[in-house]
Formats: sequence, C-alpha cells, structure tokens
Amino acid sequence: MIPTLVILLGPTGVGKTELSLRIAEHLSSPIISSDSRQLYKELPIGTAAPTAEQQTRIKHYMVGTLGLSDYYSASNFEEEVLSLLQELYKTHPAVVMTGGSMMYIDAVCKGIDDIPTVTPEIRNTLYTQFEQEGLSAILAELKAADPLHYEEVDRMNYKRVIHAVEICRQTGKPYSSFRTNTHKVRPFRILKIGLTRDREELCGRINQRVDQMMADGLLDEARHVYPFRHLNALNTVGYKELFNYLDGKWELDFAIEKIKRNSRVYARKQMTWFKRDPDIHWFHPDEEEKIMQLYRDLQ
RNA sequence: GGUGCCAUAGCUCAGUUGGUAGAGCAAAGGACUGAAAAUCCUUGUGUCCCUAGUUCGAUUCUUGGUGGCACCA
Repeated sequence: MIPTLVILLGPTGVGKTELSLRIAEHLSSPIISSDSRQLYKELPIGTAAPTAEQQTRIKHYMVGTLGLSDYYSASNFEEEVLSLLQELYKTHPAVVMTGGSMMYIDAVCKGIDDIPTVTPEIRNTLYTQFEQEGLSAILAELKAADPLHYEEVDRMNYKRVIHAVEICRQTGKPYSSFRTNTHKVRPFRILKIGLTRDREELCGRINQRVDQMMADGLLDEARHVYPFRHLNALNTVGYKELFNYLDGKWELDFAIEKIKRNSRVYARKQMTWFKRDPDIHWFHPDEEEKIMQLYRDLQ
C-alpha cells in the first residue's frame, strides 16, 4: 500500500488552514505546514499560523521551529519533510500538507538539485562588491565562469545572478553543472488539491484577515521583532509595512492599507505559479466532500 | 467677500519654450532549482476640470466659470 501525501495549496487567505483541519480529521492525519514564514516561532499572528487551539486539535509539524536568524532554505525543507514523512507513514496511510510557499511544495514533490550551501563569507563579499561596483561586474564574472548559465539567467534579477556566481566561486565549477533538472521519484503518492475563490471574494477575505491580525496584536508582534528587521525572515508582508510605521515613515492606516495590497499581490503571484502545474485539482474551499471523494477514488 | 496657488492615468504627481502627454504606486499578465511572503520581467488613450477667445493648431497663453487648498478680512 503506497501512502499518500495530500497537499492543500492555494493563495494566501483562501481558507487552507480551516479546511486542512477538517480533511486531516477525516484522514486521521497530522498536518505539515508548507509555509516558509510559519516556520519562524516569533511570527504567529502575521503569518496566520495555526493557533494553539488548532494545534491541540491536530498535531502540526513545521510550524514555529525556527529562530529569526536561523538559516533555512527550500532544500532544508525538502530534506526535513521527507524524513518526517518516512516516520509518519509508519502509522498513517495519508498525511496532509498545507501551505502556500510554492517553491517549498515543489521541493517536496519534485526535489531540487544538490547545490552546496553558500558560506556567509562568499555571500557577504559578493554583496559588498554588488553595492560598490554594481551588477555589471558580477555579470561579467558569470559570463566567464559559466557562459551557459549566463545565457539562461534573468540578468536583471540580481539575486539569481549573484547566487550563480556564489556557487561558481565556492565550488570552482559552473553553477549550471549542478542543475540537473531531474524530477525525483517519491516513495508516496501525491494528491495536489488547489483551493481557489473568485477574486472579489478572496480580496474581501484578505482585507478582513489583515484587520483581524491587527486586532489580534500584529503591531505588538512587529514591534517585538523590530530589532531584527533586516533579517530575511522579516522581509515579509505584514512586517515590512509596519516597520515603516515604526520608523515614522508611514501613517498606521497607510501601512495597513499597504499590507492588504501586498497580500493581494502575493496571492496573485502564488496563482501564477500554481496555474502552470497540471497536477493540481482545483476546488472551492467549501467543496470538502468532493475533495474527500477524489481522495477515495484514488485509493 | 478679497488675494494667491492648484485642477493631467484608479492614486500621488511630473511635463508639454503652443504641435493632444509620462514616472512611481495600483491593476493585469509572466518568470522562478538552496534568501522564495524573496527577487525580477512585460503591459500606460487619459473628455490633460468647464467655457469663450488668440492661433493654422490650446492640455499648455488670455477671459469668465466651477471645485479644492492657503492666507487676509
């Protein structure tokens, strides 16, 4: 009997958490979060992480496990979730995973190439160079060290360009030589459930949820992590806007409006990513019965 | 009531020495392999507030309105 990974995915605010609890109850399954920001234990409100009450109802994994300055990546997530699943499948025929971090989901489903982790020294050196000399010098280095990737990469996207050069410097080999583009085979079945709502409905929910977060104390949460605001973990919708308020640059109402807008922008980006995945079965979050039926049909 | 300033894309504004206009944000679409709620790319026709004039031609100058803001009463 091949175990199943039931993945509930969709844009932020669509209603994944609520539905995941019910689906997990039907399947007697724990829940793995595939959300790159719910991992941080200091951000429960702004990331709409499952509440203590919800976590009592269903055992959750990959929530609140990291400190803000901990290094983490999609590859770490892949590795951690795969070994977690191996354990869970000993006692559960199906496990639910839910969250909207597109790349993390893909890392679990397809795997990502084995690329070394960049040392902080190399990263810092390159970013200093980027600030002083601009991107063109780094692009020139990439062209020499990895002409193949130079042709392929989005040369306007400094993060991608710099990362490729980081790998070249660190390994002495071209970045492209690490990219095998292979789709790893998993020892479990994957059922991808996409949740969607029409735009107006989704926007309404996002706005309402942001107001609720503020009522729940998001501002205090942001204030609490404010000293660490330059960390990547805090380059996050809901926090970066409130930091501008705390810096005295924005009015509070304006910051809240921005959080709503940026959440909508994020939701759209998520949909762009998900749309191209033909394996996703799309449902409205209310269609719990249909989703369960699809699961049963697969067994 | 008087004087001055302003009225341009959904929003904030730039600009046209008179030849019907452009940035940022938003919006829409897209990319995405170890920082991904990140990062990046593409897409801008709008009675240039209304009216009358000057002019070959006015969104741009002039007259008179209307609305907003500021100051003076």
